[in-house]
Amino acid sequence: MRKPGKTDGRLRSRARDSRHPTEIDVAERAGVSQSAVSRAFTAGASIAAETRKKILEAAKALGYQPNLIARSLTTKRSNIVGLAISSLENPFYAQVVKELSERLSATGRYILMFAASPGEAADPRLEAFLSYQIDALVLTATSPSEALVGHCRKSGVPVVLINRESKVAGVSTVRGENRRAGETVAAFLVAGGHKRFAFIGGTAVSTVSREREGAFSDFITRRGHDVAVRYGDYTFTGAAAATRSLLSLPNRPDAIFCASDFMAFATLDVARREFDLSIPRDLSVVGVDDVAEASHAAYDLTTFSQHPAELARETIEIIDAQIAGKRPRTERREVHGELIVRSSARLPAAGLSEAGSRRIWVPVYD
Amino acid sequence: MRKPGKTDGRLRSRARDSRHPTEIDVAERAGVSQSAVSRAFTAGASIAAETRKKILEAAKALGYQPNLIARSLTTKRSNIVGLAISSLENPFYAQVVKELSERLSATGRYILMFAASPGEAADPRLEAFLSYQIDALVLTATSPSEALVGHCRKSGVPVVLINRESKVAGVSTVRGENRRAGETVAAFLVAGGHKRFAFIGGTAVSTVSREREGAFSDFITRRGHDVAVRYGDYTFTGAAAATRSLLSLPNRPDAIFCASDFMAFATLDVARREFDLSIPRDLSVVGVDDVAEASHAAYDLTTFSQHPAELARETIEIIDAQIAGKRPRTERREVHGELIVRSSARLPAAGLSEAGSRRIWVPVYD
DNA sequence: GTGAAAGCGCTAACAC
DNA sequence: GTGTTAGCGCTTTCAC
Repeated sequence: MRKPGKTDGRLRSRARDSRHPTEIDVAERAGVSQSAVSRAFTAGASIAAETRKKILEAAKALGYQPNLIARSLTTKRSNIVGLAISSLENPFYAQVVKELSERLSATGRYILMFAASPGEAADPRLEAFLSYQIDALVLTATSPSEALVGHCRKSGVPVVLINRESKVAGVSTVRGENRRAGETVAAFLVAGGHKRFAFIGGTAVSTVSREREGAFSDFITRRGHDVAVRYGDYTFTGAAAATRSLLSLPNRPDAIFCASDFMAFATLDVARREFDLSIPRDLSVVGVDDVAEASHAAYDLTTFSQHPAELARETIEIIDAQIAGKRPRTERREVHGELIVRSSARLPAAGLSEAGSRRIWVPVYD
Repeated sequence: MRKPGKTDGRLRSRARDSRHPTEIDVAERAGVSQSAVSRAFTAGASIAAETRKKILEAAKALGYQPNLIARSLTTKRSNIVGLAISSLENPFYAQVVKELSERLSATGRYILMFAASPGEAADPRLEAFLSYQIDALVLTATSPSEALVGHCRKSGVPVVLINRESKVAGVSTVRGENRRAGETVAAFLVAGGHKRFAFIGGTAVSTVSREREGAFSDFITRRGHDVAVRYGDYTFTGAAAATRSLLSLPNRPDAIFCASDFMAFATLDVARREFDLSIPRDLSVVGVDDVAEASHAAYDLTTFSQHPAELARETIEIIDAQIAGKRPRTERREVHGELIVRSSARLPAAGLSEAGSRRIWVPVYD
């Protein structure tokens, strides 16, 4: 009863012309069993080189490609990483997405993308999004709800936040050196002889922004100055409005630290166009990120760098380690940055150094 | 033999604590069959309101979410749209992705993203990418190989190219008004009294770029002028190099038309920083796209607009119509644009009009 | 309106 | 090393 004839149970000949061929079609053509075909496409499966060759030939002739949906159903791994992102219009995050995507596709994985609304509340649609058996969830410039995280924990899906903080347990975070950024910029501006400081943050609730603000303000106030604070909501128009507000103050700031380059561009724009200020003579502006645009002549922004490639690398490392089961669910990583000195802020007398083609500044504490 | 006891065939009680609950768990808890649960989650299925309610309650209590991978396997529709994109660092394309994502998620669909390499050849990894049963494939700023398209045709997956052309049959395209853009900009610059024209295209093989160039050159040469042509590869550094080359010519151009805003920014940067030119006195620069940055004070670029929201809308419309089977596989659409006048190019004497807060220019042919 | 049963295309024991 | 078998979680006839 194991004779070759009795194969029509599963190996029925199907309308070959339509749709994608399946393992069964390949098996038929190669004269092997369906599971042999499966093995031929599984790295490290035990199969004779001969058989494998025969199968691959048949597969090629038929134009067979494994159906990854079906594979995911059984393996419970989709090779898909979910990504929720809120500010793709910010070139920094566009870059992060690009880096993530390129690194993931190097290991045969893809990004399932969700453009989250800018608000803090995680979109309920994200829940449905999880139903795709994603191997991990990365949130960039958005925060997850507790329910969402609970969901992920329960099903063992690692969650990584890029540039966000969350009080919810069970999520990992990858961020720039926020406190060091705030402190370094503060020291830089103080050393540059500024007197009236301002900070434009993302939102009042964003931890990343608060950290930068906290370190910045601490340093400044410890030296006897005040810091005027506004929020730009991480958007261009928001930052423009914040800048207008600051530059209309009776005691106009002579230095503004923006929580992102994207917002700093708005500040430069408004300062020049609407207030006719000369940069950096009348006003110094410093950002965070060092996006490509920051080095363009039009802005030439002094900024504390944060490398998207590093953020992406660390993120994927965390994910992979967690999938392999060798890491706790809650990791916090910081990627290194430095103050890139350009022409949007007055220079201090000391502390400048050349690093390759770039000038960086490190605090000289005395 | 249809009595309630005999349910352990499929309705075995499983380790509830782990993993995601399935329809079977819900069915057990609600005291119905597994298929009833399926119906409860299928819009328009025949099920009693009472039963449905009971099931939804049980589902909620268990935290059940339908497994979309399993659903895709049977329905052969994944609600996933594949997107291959090559230049995410260009804010125009970042915007396109954002628009696509938002519009798709409004109908419960998501984007599976592939960051293609900038080269013309479609990445072989894209083939594997297709195995996710995607409902449609959108290519932005990349071209597909014939094999890829063949694959898609065969399995009935609609293919839409945004801002690319392809000689391969079976793909649809959505683009801006390339010829009108070239012609309008040419007319604008001629009317502005320029004498020495240049064009910076994407690549020599990009049809979109060629169309813009063709229309631009035709108009200019018909008026007895020459057009110096360079290619910037759609990148910032490429365009910067092209600009350097042009501005070093013995007979330096007084007007440069760039095939994208992104490249025009590079041109402005190089002209100002490296050649110390005053814009638009010494040089007029015009782009295409009208990205957000074009309106920033730092650039204030005159440009022919191309609306990402429209491109996304048309793309999805084509996809949906093709999935519904009411459209041919090859459609070509153009989305309307206009010349947005700002300060990066000298103004002609006539033809300007105010449209809301923006100034646009339309050719006055005499 | 509801349940039973078959099957989507694949992987993973399990025999041989 | 290879084939057989039993699912993965869902949709979809088909009876009743």
